[in-house]
Amino acid sequence: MKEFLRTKGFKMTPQRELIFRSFFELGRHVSVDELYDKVRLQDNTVGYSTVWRNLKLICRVGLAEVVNIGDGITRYDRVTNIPHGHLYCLKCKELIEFNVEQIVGMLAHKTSDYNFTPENFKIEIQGYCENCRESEVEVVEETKSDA
Amino acid sequence: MKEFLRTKGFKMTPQRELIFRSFFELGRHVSVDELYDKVRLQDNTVGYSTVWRNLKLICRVGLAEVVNIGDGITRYDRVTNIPHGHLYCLKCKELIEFNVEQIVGMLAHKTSDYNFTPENFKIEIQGYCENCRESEVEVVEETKSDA
DNA sequence: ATGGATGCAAAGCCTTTGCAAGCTT
DNA sequence: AAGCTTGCAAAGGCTTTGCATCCAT
Repeated sequence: MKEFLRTKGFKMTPQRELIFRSFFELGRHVSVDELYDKVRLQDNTVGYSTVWRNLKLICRVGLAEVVNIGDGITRYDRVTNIPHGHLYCLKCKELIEFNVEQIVGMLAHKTSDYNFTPENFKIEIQGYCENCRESEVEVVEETKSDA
Repeated sequence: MKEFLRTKGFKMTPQRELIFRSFFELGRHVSVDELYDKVRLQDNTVGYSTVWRNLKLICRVGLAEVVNIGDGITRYDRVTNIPHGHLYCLKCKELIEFNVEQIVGMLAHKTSDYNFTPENFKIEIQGYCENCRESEVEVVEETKSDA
């Protein structure tokens, strides 16, 4: 990893190593705060912006990418060989991954109709997971307080 | 429209009418600022938060939905019968729509494997449009200033 | 008259940045 | 030594909210 970073012009530091390691240990859909908390457990001197900057670095070198489901929290997802989309439960806010290998293939083909060169695909389906399905009706009638 | 809103418990006001009309005139991928600017051209007394709140209302009653491409600008897209995805050019930031009717059908089918009940689909492909394709190489080597 | 709607200003929140000091190479 | 990194604090930028007032029903 150190070597990998150096070839890209970045240095390795103890903080960076801790942050990188923590990120990959956490796995998927990691938010800055989650990562920050985990990192601080092992070294409570690490600054928030350091975590934040390294998260961006991880993206920059292609090891993660942003997942933005629009709930105000930016998550970072490890890049894998198998493309996956996200099923986002509107009730319990759970994020489930699902394979989109075939779909991506078709999408890639489809973009050629538009003379578009795809770099990456983001597929997100909002709905209700198995457990929340029955109660989905309740959600429709939310508070009407502020428009 | 006035009737439609009333059935949902909302009132119609001059500002609201102007905002709604402006939104639908603007068409697709409208940001709060864009809408605000357009509205102010016709009535420079309308407040920013009024525009903002009404944009949320338009979403709430199901006439629009959020498009979040992660560039920090929340856009609102009119809901149509034909599902569409977005091709986002990483260079010129252009947002191109494309039909995803078939894709959505397949995705809907696929979610059943996960016992997931889909409500809406968001498909976004980042890449380079026809015009920016040649120069995409330049983009890779950005400034290395801050991680 | 009642309760939603509006405007303004002020908070909130998460994301970025400026800078001086510290480390890695 | 040179330049990337770090921490802290402060600034940004967009989103929300409090509140008194106004208006639609």
